[in-house]
Amino acid sequence: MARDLTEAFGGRPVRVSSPQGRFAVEASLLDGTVLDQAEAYGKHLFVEFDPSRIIGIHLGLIGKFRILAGSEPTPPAPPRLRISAGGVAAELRGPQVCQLIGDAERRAVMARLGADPLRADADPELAWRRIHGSSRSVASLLMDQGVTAGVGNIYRAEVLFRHRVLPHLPGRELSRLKWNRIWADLVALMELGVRDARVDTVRPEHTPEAMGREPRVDRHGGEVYVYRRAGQACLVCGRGVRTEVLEGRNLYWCPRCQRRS
DNA sequence: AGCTCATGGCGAG
DNA sequence: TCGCCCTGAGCTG
Repeated sequence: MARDLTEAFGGRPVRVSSPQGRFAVEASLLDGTVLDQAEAYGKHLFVEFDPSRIIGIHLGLIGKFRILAGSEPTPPAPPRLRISAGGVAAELRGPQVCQLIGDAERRAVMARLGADPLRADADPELAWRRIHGSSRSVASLLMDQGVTAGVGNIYRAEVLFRHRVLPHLPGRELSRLKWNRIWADLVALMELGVRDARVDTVRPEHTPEAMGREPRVDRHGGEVYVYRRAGQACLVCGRGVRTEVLEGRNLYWCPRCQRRS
């Protein structure tokens, strides 16, 4: 989204408004000014205006930020934030956070975030130290934005499946080798996700074409091994995919493919 | 039409 | 741990 916003509006004066109303005062302050660029860190989005005024955005669970070209139909609900220029409009609905901040506040947010697999400046060593010294489960640690920033419920379940790691394994029992492989995989998977704008985690040898099965595209639009497949047969071994609520979020894993290792 | 749940995270208790 | 924020999609009826 940051890349798309920068491409659509970067370096240009933009119209900024809040049809829904809750960002109206801030929007009027930015209206007509130049949008420099947008940047993402973990799940946070920073839309930067000249001079150093920033819209800090977090979509949360239900927020959506869409870029509509020309006369594409717009959803019925009025957007919290609307940015437009030259016939292109970006509309934000249902965000957990949308606020006008300065550079100091942005730095404070970034300072408490862990390693973001999508960023060149990511520090996987920092994440390793947190994981290696923790009795918490790797499933919990991967969802902790202070450990790995940007990893969410789908990538958590899928990367643990791909590396045959039981989600309940304490962080301190994860080997360095496993972590190195998991981190490299997160980088590859999430870059693929950005490229295709969907979450796909199934290896070539397990794709529907290779296995002679029907595609099982999840509602989020991608092909996955275990996420939201509770009770269905594991794509690799056929056992029923298990699920449980962990810290308020649904966790999925295969009890045969994933072991304490 | 109404209900439930969801790629998340905060504050209260 | 729970309730809540807030929108939309998928279900039921």
